[in-house]
Amino acid sequence: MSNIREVARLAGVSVATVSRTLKSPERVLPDTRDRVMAAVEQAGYRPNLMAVQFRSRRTGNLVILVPTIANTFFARVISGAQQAAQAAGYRLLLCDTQGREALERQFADLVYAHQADGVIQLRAFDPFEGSTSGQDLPPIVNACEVIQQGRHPTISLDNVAAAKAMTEHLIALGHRRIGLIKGSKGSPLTRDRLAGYEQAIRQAGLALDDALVCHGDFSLAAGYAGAGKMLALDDRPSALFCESDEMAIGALKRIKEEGLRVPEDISLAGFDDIPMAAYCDPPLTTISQPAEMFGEKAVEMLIALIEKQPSPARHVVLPFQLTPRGSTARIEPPYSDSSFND
Amino acid sequence: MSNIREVARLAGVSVATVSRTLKSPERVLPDTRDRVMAAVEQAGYRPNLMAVQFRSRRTGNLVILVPTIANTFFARVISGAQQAAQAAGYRLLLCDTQGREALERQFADLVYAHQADGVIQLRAFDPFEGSTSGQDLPPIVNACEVIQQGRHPTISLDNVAAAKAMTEHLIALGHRRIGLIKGSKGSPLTRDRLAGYEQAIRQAGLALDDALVCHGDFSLAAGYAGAGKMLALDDRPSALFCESDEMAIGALKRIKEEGLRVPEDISLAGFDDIPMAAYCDPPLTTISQPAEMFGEKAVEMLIALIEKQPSPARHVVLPFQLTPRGSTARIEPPYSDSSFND
DNA sequence: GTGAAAGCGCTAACAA
DNA sequence: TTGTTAGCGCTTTCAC
Repeated sequence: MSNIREVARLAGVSVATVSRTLKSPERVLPDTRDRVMAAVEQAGYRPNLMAVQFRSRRTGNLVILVPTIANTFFARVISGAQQAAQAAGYRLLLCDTQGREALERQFADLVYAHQADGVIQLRAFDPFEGSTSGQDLPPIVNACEVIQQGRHPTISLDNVAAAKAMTEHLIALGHRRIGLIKGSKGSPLTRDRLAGYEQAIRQAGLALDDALVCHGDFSLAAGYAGAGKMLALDDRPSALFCESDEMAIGALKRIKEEGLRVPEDISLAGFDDIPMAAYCDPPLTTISQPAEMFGEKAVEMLIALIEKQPSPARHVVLPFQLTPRGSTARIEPPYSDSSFND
Repeated sequence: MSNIREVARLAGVSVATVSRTLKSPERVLPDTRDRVMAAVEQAGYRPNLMAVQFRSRRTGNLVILVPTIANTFFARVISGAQQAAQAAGYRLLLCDTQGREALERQFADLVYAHQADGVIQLRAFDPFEGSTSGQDLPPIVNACEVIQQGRHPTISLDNVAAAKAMTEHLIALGHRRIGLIKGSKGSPLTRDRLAGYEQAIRQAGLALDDALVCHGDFSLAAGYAGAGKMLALDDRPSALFCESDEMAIGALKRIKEEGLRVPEDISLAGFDDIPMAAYCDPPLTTISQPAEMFGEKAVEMLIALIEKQPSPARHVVLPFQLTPRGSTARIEPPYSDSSFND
């Protein structure tokens, strides 16, 4: 592997001139430039990035912490992030953390080790918690599942509003008993979506019923299990809202196994709009999120932080969209209820 | 940010002693060691990995090139790779290439730029093609979709055997006209699975029919479109084998839309066994692949290459498994055929 | 416009 | 066992 000295020798110039030719060609005579470029070619020279980065104290690496990559939603986020990083000349250091804080801390620490310039965290956990005083916080942005009142810039969705919109959609279809399968315990996503659900129920003058809310963890299996519980109720819900599409698809399986039809016997709604949602039978009514944009925005904001550009906004909220498909339908109210009109 | 010199000063030793204490503590007096560790603590010292790597000419980074991360199968592969890399003290530099060769080359070149120690390529394309003489080939392994007669170590599946097994399964159920929706054009996966399909058909004494084979690209949409073509045939197949689960799920949607039932009217089979496959209606008969193991093995082999360990094998073939579920069923042969016996 | 030289933070001979 | 010293390959003043 040839180095800059070798090139300088071949071109009959100093190493400084080679460096300049490569970085700011306009500061070098065309004649010299040509000689240097020829020497670069001849030597098959590739700058040693290790040395460049070491010297210039900038790595071009961004750490991205993802709870699990084996989830279509996060995969799309990462895809968007990769795209944006690529375009801006940065690289992505991926860590599938499985939500393990030790791992998240370890990878985030790569910034301290000068191995990365910044961190994107897709989970509501601050990997720098306690490890530093507020002053010299490394560049980090928190996207998707964001820390409430955290100290980092965030990119999020208005999960309360989205869950409320979906619940209102179900209410507008005549549903009065609406079940909710929640996401992972402790997740702000779970809490916000529950809040939106409750707001809609209350504002419609309906009663909240604890039996209609059960825990999950966003997975297929959790949806399957949760639906099982719901259907076993004496007074089972006529609609089921799952806090993720994966859970909705799991629930769909269970509902069918119990011999019920969607949406005739029970309406079903998800959250995320993963590609598979449109291919279910029936297609899933859901909340569409701009997954790729989470990644893009996160990278943009992080780079702005790193390069100390004037950041446009510390907290970005991306838009969602209610996407009605075949899994939700109007029902005849089982009893007359004058408080309801649509 | 404090450096090694600062620590040395605090501990009243030389920088060499600090370095030794951190790297091989046994070569330092316990007394000195304690003083150094105290100084490290006091200074909040973190070794500058940039400098360490620069000096020791080893980055600890592995580039992983994935065609698309938004595919459950690859997501699982990456998850396994990450796990293994993590355990071995390496980091993963992720590149979602979308199959763009320029990008693949660019990222693979990070090895030349001393930014990564090796490359994992999950597609049948040699990013170092033409860029180097066979002698000083950088460490690289090729997994999942492997280059035929390539010069790199590989981890693959016997796709011919797997597709053959699935086709034989369908034949054993009494199917004589079996459609095939192929994967991406030009992919060895596509070619091998086609070969396995053809072998099974021929060995069963059935006729190959071009009309029963159509192109796809592993995506949901391609399965949907492909099934449309198959069902439009005058003499439509009684079974449909898709070269990926995603295509099978797309096909399933189309089949239902055409008013047909799976498996009563048409049997359907996929390939990969993505989590969703078990949650379809009906659950999908498919070929299970040890996705995570592809990633693990690839990392293991790559590290062996990098560290010049005696590599156990250059070409590893991982096992597949035929996983019958509800989407395939026996049919009564539409006509008597003495050549068939099961 | 170009070159000489210092030095980024660390490791690894070699000396003591 | 510990310290001294010479770089790793590059960028960047500062002279010329």
